[in-house]
Amino acid sequence: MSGDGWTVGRVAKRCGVNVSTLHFYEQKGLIHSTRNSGNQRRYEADVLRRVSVIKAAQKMGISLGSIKTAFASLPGERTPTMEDWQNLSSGWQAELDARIACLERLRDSLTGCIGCGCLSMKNCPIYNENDKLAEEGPGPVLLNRGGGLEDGGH
Amino acid sequence: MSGDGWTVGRVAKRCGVNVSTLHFYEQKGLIHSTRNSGNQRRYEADVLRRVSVIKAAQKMGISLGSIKTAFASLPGERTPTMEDWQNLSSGWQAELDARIACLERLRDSLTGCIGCGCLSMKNCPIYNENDKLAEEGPGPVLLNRGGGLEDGGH
DNA sequence: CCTTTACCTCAACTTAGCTTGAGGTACTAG
DNA sequence: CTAGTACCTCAAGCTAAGTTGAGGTAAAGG
Repeated sequence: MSGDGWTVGRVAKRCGVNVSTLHFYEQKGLIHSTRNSGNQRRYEADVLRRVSVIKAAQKMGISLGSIKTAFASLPGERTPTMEDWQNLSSGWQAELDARIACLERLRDSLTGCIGCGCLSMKNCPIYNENDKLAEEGPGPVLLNRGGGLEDGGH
Repeated sequence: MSGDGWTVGRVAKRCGVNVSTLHFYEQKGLIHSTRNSGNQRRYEADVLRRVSVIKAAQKMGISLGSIKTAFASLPGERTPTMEDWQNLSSGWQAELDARIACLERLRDSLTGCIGCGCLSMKNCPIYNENDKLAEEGPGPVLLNRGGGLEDGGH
C-alpha cells in the first residue's frame, strides 16, 4: 500500500484535510506528487509532514505564501531530515514569540485602554505597540488582516 | 464642528481608516449614523471609540461578526459608559488569554514536534491542543481560518 | 457665484484559502 | 466482469474584510 506511494484519499484521511485541499496545495506548490500509470497522484511519505507543518503554521497565523517560502529552504532532492525541519521551525519561533508578546501587550492594556478614552487617540498603547509590529516591513507582521477568532461569543 | 456631529471624513482621519471602511462598518451594523439635511452622515462621538475597539479587537484576531455580537451587549439608547466598554473588553480578555496560551503551547512544542515524527499523528501535541481549542463550539476559537502573519520571510 | 473638495449610492473587483460541481476515467471488491 | 468507489480536470462559487470606480449631489471657501 504505502509501498507504491500514498494516494490522495489516504493522505487526506491521515492528515484530516479534504482531497480538494491537497489538490489546492499542490497547485500552490506547497506539496508535490508523481503520477501512476492512470494519471492518479502518488505521494511520498514526507507529504504527511508537509501537510502537518502547513496546518501547524496556519494555526500560528502564517500564510500559505510564507509557508511556501519557508519550504523553499528545504532540500529539493533528498527527503528533508529532522534537522531540516528543525531549521524551518526555528525560523518561525521568533515570529511566534513576537506575536505572543504583542498579544500579551494587548491583553495587558486592553481593559485600561478600552475603558479609558485613549483608544481613539493616536498615542494609545494598544494602537501603537501593535502598529509598530504591524509595519516592520518584511518580517514579523501580525494579525493585520482577516481571519482568526470566529464567533467569540459575548 | 463637532458641535453638530462628526462627518465621515473627520472620523476616518481621526481613526486612521478609509471612508469606505466606515461605510462598510455601517453596512455591517457595527456603527451607525444619522443624516443631515443633505443626506450626509453625521456621527456621535462614541463612533470613535467603536472604531478603535473594532481595530483593537481585529488585532486580537476577532472577526467583525464577533465584534458585532459583542457590541450588541452595549446599551442601544444611551451612550456607552466606561463601564460598558470595560465589560465588553473583559469578555475578550479571556479569549485573548486562551489564545496566548495556545500560541505558547504551540511555541513550546514547535521545535520538538516539527522535528520529531509526531506531527503527522493524530496525537501530536500541537495538533490536538489546538484542535481542542479550535472546536469549543461557540466560544474561544482560534486562528482557524486565514489571516494573520503575512510574509514571514524566512 | 463658482470652483473645489467632500460626500452619496451602488456595483464590481480584490486576496486568501478553500469548496463544490460537472463531466469523465481508473481501481478494486465480489 | 461489473458495481461502486476513488480519482482526474477545470471552472465557478464562497467568506471575510475591504477597496475601487462610476455617476451624481452637497457644502465650504474665496
